[in-house]
Amino acid sequence: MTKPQPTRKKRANGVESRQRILDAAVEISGERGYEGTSIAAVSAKCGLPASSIYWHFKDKDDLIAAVIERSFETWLAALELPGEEAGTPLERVTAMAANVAKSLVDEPDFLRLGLMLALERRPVEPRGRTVFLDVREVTRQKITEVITLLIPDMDEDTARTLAVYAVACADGLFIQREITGDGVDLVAMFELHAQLVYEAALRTAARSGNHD
Amino acid sequence: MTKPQPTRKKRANGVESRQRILDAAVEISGERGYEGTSIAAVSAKCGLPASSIYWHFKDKDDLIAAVIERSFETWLAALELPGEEAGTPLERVTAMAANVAKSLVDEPDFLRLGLMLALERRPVEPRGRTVFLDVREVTRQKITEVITLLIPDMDEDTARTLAVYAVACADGLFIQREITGDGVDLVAMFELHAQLVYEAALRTAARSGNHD
DNA sequence: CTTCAATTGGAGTGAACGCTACAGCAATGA
DNA sequence: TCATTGCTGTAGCGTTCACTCCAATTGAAG
Repeated sequence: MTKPQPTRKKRANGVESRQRILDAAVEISGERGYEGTSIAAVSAKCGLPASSIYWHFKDKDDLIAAVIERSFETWLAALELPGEEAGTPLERVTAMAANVAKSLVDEPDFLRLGLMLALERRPVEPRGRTVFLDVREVTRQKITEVITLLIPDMDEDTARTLAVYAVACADGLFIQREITGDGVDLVAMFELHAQLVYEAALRTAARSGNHD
Repeated sequence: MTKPQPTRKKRANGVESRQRILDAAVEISGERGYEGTSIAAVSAKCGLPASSIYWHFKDKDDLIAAVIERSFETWLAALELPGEEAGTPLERVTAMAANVAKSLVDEPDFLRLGLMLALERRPVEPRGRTVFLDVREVTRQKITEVITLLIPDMDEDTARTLAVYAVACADGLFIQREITGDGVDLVAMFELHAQLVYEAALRTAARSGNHD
C-alpha cells in the first residue's frame, strides 16, 4: 500500500501551497473583486512568488474560478433542511435559514466575491462568474425542493418563483449585513425572511387549493 | 436680466463635456466596477482626452463619486408613494414598488455600480461608496415613513426593521434581474415583494395592537 | 486687435499590471 | 549516483494604469 500509485503526492508541499494560494486569493478577491485582485497582492499574502501561482493555476481567471469552486461544497453543506424530528415545518425552515446565515457570517468572502462577479459585465465573462451562477442555480433548486416538500399542494411554477424570490432576498440581506456590519443581526434577518416566505407560500397554496 | 452674473456660462462647452464624461463613466463603471473603470476607457467612450477629464474632476475617485451624486435625484424621484386617490394602501405600495422597478430596469447602471462599491472592501474607501450608502440610507428612511404612514399602529422600531428588510430584498431582486436578464420580471417581483412586506407589516401591527 | 480665462490635444511620466523564461533546488525512482 | 520531477526564486517582458505638463485653440471682454 505504500506505492500502488506512483504518480501521487510525491512532494506534499504542492497541495499545501495550492491551499495557501487559494486562501490568500479568496480573501483578497472577496475584498476587492476581480480586477482589484492582483497576482502581486496574492503572492505577498501567501508568501509564494508569482511563478508558483502560475505553476498551480493557468492564469488569473483560472485562479478566481478555483477560489469559487473550492467554496462550493462548504456552501452546499450549510444548505440542509433539518429532519422532521427538528420540529414544525416553520421551525425547520427558520433553522435552515439561520444555518445559512451563520455560515455567511463566518465566511463572507465567497458570496461577496460571487456577487461582485455576478454584477460585473466585462467583455469576456470570467469563468468564476459562470461557476458562481451554477452554485446559485443549485441553491435555487434546493430551495424549490424544500418548498415542494413542505407544502405538497403547491404547484411547481409558484414554488420556483418563490424560490427565486427567496434566494434573491437572501443575497440582499447578506449585502445589508456587509454594509451595516454588526449593526444588523443577519441570523435574525434570515429567520424573519424564512418565516415571511414560508407564510406566503402557505397562503398561496391554500388559495389555489380552495379553488378545486 | 441678460448679464447679472458675469462669471457664469462663459463657454457652454464645459458643462456639456462634463455631462458627456459622466455619461461615459456611469456606463463603464456600472459594468466594470471601480477598479475596472479606466480613465482611458472613459476617454475613448466620451471622445474627450484624459486631460479634459482631469480638468473637470480631481481624480478617478472624484469622478466615480460624481457619477453617483448625479443619479441621486433621479433615484429619489422614483421613490414617491402615490396619493390616496390612487387606491387602497396595498395598491399604492405596489404601485410605488413597480415604479422603482421600472426605473431600475431603465437605468440599472447606478445601482449596479453602487452595489459593487458597497461590496468592495478596499483599504481606502472610495468617496463614491459613502455617497451611495447615504443614498441608501435616505431610501431606507423614506420606506420607514411610508410604513408608519400607512400603518400608524406600528411602533417605530419594527417599522425600521421592516424597512431595512424591504430595501435589502429590493437590492437582491435587482441583482437577480441582472443575473437572469429578461428571464425574470422585475416589476412583478417588486410587486410581490411589496405585497409580502405590507402584509407582514399588517400582521405584526395587529399582533402588537391586540396586546394592549 | 489684444488679452485672458476656459478647455482641448497630445505626448509622456513612473508605477503597477498579468504573465513568462529560466535557473536552482529538494526529493524521488532507477 | 544520476536523471527526473515538482516546485520555488529572480528577473524581466510588454502593456496598461492614473495622472501631469504644456502648447494650442476658442470665445468673450476690454
